[in-house]
Amino acid sequence: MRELPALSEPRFGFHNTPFGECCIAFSNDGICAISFPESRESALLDLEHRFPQVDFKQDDRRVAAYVNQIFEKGETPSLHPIGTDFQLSIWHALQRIPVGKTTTYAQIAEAIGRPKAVRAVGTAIGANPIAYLIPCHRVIRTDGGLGGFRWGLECKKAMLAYEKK
DNA sequence: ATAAAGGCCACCC
DNA sequence: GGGTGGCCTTTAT
Repeated sequence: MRELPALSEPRFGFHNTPFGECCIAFSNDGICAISFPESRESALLDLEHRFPQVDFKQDDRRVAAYVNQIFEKGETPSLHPIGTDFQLSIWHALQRIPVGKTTTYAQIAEAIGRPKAVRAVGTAIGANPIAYLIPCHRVIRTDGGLGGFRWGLECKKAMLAYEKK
């Protein structure tokens, strides 16, 4: 991946959401990861893999506060995604997709000025560390197919249905 | 340094 | 519907 920036006071925790239990990891710089894992175990493995050497302390209470802020108030807390320049540019583009709308992998490739890099765009979207707030679920295939989703297609469908209307 | 693996797409059958 | 080849980045040899 690359050298990780130091995370000051790294924390993580679990809390229920409209899409099942989520795991949120954050530091003083903001949220660095949100996942909707099948199990807490797999969530932790994912964290270890993404942030080797980082010693996250558990704080479910603050995660509950985040979930309330995100799903009850509809606010977006400050985010701190970590990735390559290519990935960051794509994750940034995702945040410009309006709620309730969808776009395609090809359109994202177009939007960042790399129309040929569609395949790589798919891979980078799959690597999105902050599910839901970086709305990778709003990206579908040009042929109308749903495409993939790291945390399960059912979850992707649920998010789209939740935002629709 | 090189290979292999992807949340894709266009084009063929 | 299915299979193939090309495309580009990232990660694992």
